[in-house]
Amino acid sequence: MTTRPEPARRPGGRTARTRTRVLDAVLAELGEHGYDGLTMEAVAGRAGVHRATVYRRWGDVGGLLADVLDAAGDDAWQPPDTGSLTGDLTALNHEIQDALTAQPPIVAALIAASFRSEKAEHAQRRLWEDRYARCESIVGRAVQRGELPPRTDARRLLIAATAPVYHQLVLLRTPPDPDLPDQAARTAALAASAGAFGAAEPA
Amino acid sequence: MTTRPEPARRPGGRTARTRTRVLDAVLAELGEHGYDGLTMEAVAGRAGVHRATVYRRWGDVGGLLADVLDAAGDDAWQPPDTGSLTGDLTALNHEIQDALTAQPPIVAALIAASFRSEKAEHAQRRLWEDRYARCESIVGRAVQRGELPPRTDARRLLIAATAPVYHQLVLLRTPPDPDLPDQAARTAALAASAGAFGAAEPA
DNA sequence: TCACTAATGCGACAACTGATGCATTAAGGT
DNA sequence: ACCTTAATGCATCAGTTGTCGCATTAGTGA
Repeated sequence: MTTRPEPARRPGGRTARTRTRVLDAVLAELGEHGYDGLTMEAVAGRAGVHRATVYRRWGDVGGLLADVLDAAGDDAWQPPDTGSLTGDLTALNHEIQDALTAQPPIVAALIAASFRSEKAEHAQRRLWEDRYARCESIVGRAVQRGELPPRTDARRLLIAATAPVYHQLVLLRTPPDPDLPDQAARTAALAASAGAFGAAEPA
Repeated sequence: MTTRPEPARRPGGRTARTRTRVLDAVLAELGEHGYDGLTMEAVAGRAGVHRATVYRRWGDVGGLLADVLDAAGDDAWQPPDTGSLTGDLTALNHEIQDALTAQPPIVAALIAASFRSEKAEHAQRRLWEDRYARCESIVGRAVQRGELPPRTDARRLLIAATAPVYHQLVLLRTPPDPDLPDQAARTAALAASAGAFGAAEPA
């Protein structure tokens, strides 16, 4: 059989331009009106594109958000490398706090919006997984420096260090506490060096 | 002046009955269809009440959720009291994990839905504040038992202990880890007994 | 340069959402 | 028991949302 079941895409030129303009519009709308002000109508209007085009390519608001989130994962971000575990975790927490309190609050709006649709939820989950996987290098370096026991569970340590910052800013929605990033990082590093995140012994 | 600026409410009988039926309908809809299946239409239909009634009394979906959240705060819940700090925190974390993974997932749906409207967000924030305030008794008891230094910052300790559970289940949305509640509780208790949550010294 | 057609623009449509005026019911006081 | 009127039911209407067929534009390979 002649393999041509699909009608041959055209990803270049206008299509790519439309995508860029629409995704930019999504970010702008998110920053201005938040997740609930994000309507297909407004996005299409700001992007200078017809409503039907947005519906056809992205389906619904969740599709737009998923595309934005996937695009956000395609960067070269690397976790901080300060030379010490506490330093790395502290710097990481400050990055998180800065991102969550930035104006306009795009990151916070994206997280909040990821609850609105299945697609956005999956994209957000992929992004979390990617970010935490990259951060595991922080723990690896600390182990090599002898700051941590060799079998430390990297993921749990990272979560213990970062969760309080997310918790306060995203769920509790209390005003940002300038001491919290350092405090949470130090607490986690202290517990980790005491072996609190030791993984199971191998056979 | 004769004090009667407002037209004298009628909170009894039918009004109270309507409220109960509507709020029950909200919970049922949340459990079945989640936050995005929560439409005024469906709630009114399930409650056996006219659409216009729901619109007039609650305004929108956010108003419904806010009322549900406020009603949820009017209970006699008390934090666990097991006789030890680690025991209390562990029990608390298990309660949290159970609530977040219960079927139908009402608590998780409420948290997610609180991102959809200003009113629901404020109600959710009041609920968080109330719950964490009640939990401070855990820390108070631990201090009296001599498990913790007297000037321990109760709120930060509680957040350090509980945040990982919320983070994994609500934000990261990874499957529930049966060890996490214990692990996070032990870690926080360890750091606390080492003085990691010491408040500033008084003058 | 030209033909082919994917991608978009355009307008019209049904379905849904939230608001409003009026009739009806029932709560609360006498 | 009776009156007043708050609360609700009911029907209707404007605005919005998502879909679809057709016309137009422009990417792609020849």
